[in-house]
Amino acid sequence: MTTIKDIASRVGVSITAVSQVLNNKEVGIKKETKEKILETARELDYKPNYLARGLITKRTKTIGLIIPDITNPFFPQIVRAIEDTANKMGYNMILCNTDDNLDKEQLYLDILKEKCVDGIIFTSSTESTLKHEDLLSKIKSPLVLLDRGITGDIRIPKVYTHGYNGLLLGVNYLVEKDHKKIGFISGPETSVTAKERLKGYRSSVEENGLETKSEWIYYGDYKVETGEKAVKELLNRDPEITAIISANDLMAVGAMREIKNHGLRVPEDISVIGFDNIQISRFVDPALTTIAQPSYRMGELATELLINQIEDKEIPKKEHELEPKLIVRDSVTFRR
Amino acid sequence: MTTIKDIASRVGVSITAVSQVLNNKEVGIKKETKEKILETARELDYKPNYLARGLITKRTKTIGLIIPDITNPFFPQIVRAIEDTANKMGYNMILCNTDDNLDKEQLYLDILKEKCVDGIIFTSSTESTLKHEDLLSKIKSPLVLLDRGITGDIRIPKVYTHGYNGLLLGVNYLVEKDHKKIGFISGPETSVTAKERLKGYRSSVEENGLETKSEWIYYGDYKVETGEKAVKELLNRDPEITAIISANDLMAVGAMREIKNHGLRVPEDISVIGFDNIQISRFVDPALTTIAQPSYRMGELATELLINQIEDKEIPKKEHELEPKLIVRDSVTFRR
DNA sequence: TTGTAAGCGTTATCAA
DNA sequence: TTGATAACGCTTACAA
Repeated sequence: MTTIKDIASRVGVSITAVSQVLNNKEVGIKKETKEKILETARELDYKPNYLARGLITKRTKTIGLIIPDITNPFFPQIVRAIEDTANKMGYNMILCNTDDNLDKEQLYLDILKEKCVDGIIFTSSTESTLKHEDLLSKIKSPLVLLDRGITGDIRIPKVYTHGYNGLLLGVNYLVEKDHKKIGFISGPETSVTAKERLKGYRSSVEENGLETKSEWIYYGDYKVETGEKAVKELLNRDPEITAIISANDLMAVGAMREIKNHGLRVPEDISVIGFDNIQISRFVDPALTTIAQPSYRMGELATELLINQIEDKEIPKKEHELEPKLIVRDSVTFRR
Repeated sequence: MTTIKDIASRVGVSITAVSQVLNNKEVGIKKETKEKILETARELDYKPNYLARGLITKRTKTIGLIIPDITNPFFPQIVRAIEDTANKMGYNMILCNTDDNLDKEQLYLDILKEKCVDGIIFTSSTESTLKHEDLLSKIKSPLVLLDRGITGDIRIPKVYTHGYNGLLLGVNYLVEKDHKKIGFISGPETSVTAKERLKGYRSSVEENGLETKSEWIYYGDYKVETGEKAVKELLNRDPEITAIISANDLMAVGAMREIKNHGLRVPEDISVIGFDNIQISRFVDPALTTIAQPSYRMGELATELLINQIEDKEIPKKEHELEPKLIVRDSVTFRR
């Protein structure tokens, strides 16, 4: 590796001159020397050493991203958006998977600090909001919370999709199609986002003047298999349900499978709506009607907020609630 | 941030002593002082600064991962495996998406070097093997090539799935089911892996004493839409085809859709086999029979090879060709 | 217009 | 047993 020292001695100037020129910060350097420096740098294929630079500037141009699991099809879009945006703004991204495990979150938070990342985008585990506040309050570096809302501390910028409105969209659409008994496969009772969606479901059902029985609600964990279990259970509790909304697509996919297993058809016998609009939802049969989160935009926005924060630019507001959108495909039809 | 200096002055020893103790390299330090140092470090919540450490040790405990696109469902599994394994071995991972764009590959290679990563796992673009050799020969840091084979330079360790054998598995299975006219949706003609799979298709069809017409082969680009186009084209060229193998699952999914659009049934009219075993393949209808790549193992192995290389451990061999496996689901049946 | 020197937080060498 | 001190590659205040 060539260093500025090499260039300096080669050109016959001080390292200061070289440093200044290479950073476009020359106060007064002759054009001639400047060009000689630039040329020699190219010749020697000079690459600045970010470690050395970071040690003094306190900037590494690297951000950390903590998510539960890149294997969860909800995340690739977001991660891609974050990496794209970071790259565009001159940053790189260290990826960390926590499996929603608090210890791993703690571990990564520590490591990222040791590695001197300039900021962190954090998608917290679904549980124990309280412990998180504790955990995050210790972080000094810029931070943006993504997707999984953490209630409480308003000082940290947050980006998420308006789950309440999302369910409104879904329920209203089903009501238009004359459905009256609508089941709901919820996320975990402990999750903030899940609660939000559940609230949206309940309110919009009631606003439409329909019944809302607690036996129509099943608490799941966002996994495909759980969607299957949910349908078994819901249909057992009340065989007259004609539509089911799921708090995420994965469970909706499971639900559709189980409905078919029951010898029923989607959507003719039971209509299904998902949430997220992951890639898979386009390819199941029938294609899944779903409430889309603007994933790419979420990642992009989170990154912009983080980097603006890092670079001391103003942040207009802390809470960024993006609007979901209903994607109509083929898994919903009029009540039989 | 507390530094070893802080600890040293607090305890009343030299920074040397602190550094040694914290790194478990004490040659001769009294147990007493050692414990005092450790305790103070904990008290002050000391975290080592990797920039400073790296500057002198030439190690950052960070690796780079360059892939085309995390949004391609083939990659999340691999990326997860790499991150898991790296983390287990004390490393973190910087993720880079290149979109198979040579300029971006070059850019990231440079950046990763500047950031002083200890090594790089690289999944190259499908094209221009030649330019790559040029590109990679300049890299001095440890390197492992993943998935997309780069022919030529044998000095760089490679990890990939035996595509030839994969197609053998698929074709033989179709032959067992009495299929005689088997279409093939290939990857791009320029891609090394695609060529390998195509060769496997051709050889095994011939070995089974069947015909292999070039009109049964369609060259695609691994995308869903291309699978649709491929079926249109193939069925147009020869309506008697009773089975189709696709060089990846995404195109197989597209193929299945288009077959249905044609008013034909999968598998009763046309059987379909994919390649990769991405998550989606389980959820399409019928569930896709496919040739699985051991994705997790590939990521794990690549990471082990890289880190062993970094840490100067012996690498037994350079080429690591993993065996594919046929996953039988519901998209293949006996010829009608 | 240019150079000297201090300092960032570590590790490593050698002397005490 | 322990501690000065140099060094890593860079930026930056200040001096010339």
